[in-house]
Amino acid sequence: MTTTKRQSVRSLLPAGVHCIDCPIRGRAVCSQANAEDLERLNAIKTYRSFAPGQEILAAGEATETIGTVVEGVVALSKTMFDGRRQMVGLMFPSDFLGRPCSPIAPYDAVAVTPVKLCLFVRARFERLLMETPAIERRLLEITLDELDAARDWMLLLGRKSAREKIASFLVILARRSAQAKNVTAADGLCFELPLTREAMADYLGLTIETVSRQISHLKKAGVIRLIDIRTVQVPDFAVLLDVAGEDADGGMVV
Amino acid sequence: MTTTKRQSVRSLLPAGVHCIDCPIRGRAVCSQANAEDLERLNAIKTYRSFAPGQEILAAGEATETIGTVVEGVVALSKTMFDGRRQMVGLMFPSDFLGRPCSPIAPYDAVAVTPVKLCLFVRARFERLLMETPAIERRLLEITLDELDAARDWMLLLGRKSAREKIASFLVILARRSAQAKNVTAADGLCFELPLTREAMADYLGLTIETVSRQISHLKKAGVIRLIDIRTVQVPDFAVLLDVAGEDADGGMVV
DNA sequence: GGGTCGCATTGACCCAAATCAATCCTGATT
DNA sequence: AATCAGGATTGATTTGGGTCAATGCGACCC
Repeated sequence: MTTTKRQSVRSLLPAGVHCIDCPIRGRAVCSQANAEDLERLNAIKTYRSFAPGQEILAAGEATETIGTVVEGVVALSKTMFDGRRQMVGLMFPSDFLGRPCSPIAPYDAVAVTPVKLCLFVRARFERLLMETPAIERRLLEITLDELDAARDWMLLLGRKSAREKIASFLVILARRSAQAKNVTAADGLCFELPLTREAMADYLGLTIETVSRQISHLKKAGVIRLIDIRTVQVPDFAVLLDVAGEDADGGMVV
Repeated sequence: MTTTKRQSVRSLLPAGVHCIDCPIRGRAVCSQANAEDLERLNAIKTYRSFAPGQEILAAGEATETIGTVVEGVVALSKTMFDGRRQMVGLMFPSDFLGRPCSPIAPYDAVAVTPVKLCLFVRARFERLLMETPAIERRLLEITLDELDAARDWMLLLGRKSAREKIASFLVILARRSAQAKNVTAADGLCFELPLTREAMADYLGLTIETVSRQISHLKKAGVIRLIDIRTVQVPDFAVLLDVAGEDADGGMVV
């Protein structure tokens, strides 16, 4: 807790992969950059890896780097003085990590799986932003998408029951997993839970016990099957959507 | 509910006020625009007013205009198929309303007080964005601030008790009111509740009854005084902060 | 003045999820 | 094989806030 230098450079990968070959180009902040811009980005980027549980940034502390999640999952969370914790963001590959336009982020970021980041020195990145409208535009789009996701999440936190929360979370993971595999979310889909029960509780505004009970319930009800404790199979996606309180059939009808 | 043309032009004010004299310049999306940019903005803006309760935009429907709140308060909310509703944004003067980069917003927007908007035709505004980095940059900043606010809100929705939620909401209003009056939030501060009990319940993820009970409790406990049903006075701001579960004294200590 | 409509408050009761408290895995260590 | 540790599950009990229901209080209109 009193490390003088947080974020010790655990594994500073050589810039082995050129941006052009980056697996997450296409969705990341660099997706609209032209060849020339990409070359400049490539020149100033560094990779860094984090082990599960490792702190990536701390609320209220200035950080000199910001960047993109290349591999793994990062949890953003806020903690109250008495220890109550709420996750406020869950970042997957291609998401942008760190607070642009301000050196201090108002949340902690922790690696929940092995994580690889593509980092830029803040000042240098912001200078580049000014000169590269295509990148700034993309960053705006990413931020707007994140805001939309946050608003969906607010509906979940404020108005959904524990069961609906769990089911909604599984829907999100299923969709993301399907997207990653380049298929549409269909029946029989099988995917990993990247979070522990505790992290799921933090995400959903519940306790560990309630998370566990609701998962057990969904299992008994046949909505999901647990291959192992971290792997879920969904026999019928429409049923899961229904339990999640999403309007499975026709939307926005009166 | 089946109006062919939503957003009927109730009162299309002539562009009487030039952008240069706009009361909310300084914080709005146009705050960093230079004289030339401002002239272009001024040429394409229109004002429109909405009565309390009037719908400004509907989830899932394409809208042709986006813009800035000049006067009044706008509530963004999402509704589930069975009527459960959660507010996901509360916009005050200088906030930017509408989903840039996409014609369809995933939430409803309703005027909660008399509202005046400064509107732009979407396509024209986006073209202008491309050509005016200063405005695009400011829009990014505004969006990032909104995202931060949404994350604070998520902590409130997921982890705070009803009493803390009410107190937190009052803190937000008190701060905003103080800011509007150009003073710092101090003891004895008096401000208006812009929302009905029902809207407060939607904001906080509670029921009307709980909102009412908790306000009564805060009143009995002497934390607040009700001048009238819509006007609150805070005798001791530190006490309110404490009840809100905010770390009143020194922050981020171990 | 009396009626009514739309909020707001207050009370009685109930239930979903939190809390408290044992186990139970499963994998790592010796 | 035995021990241990960190999650995960399950059960018993409590409780904060939801639900249902009655009442209050202006503001507005006949």
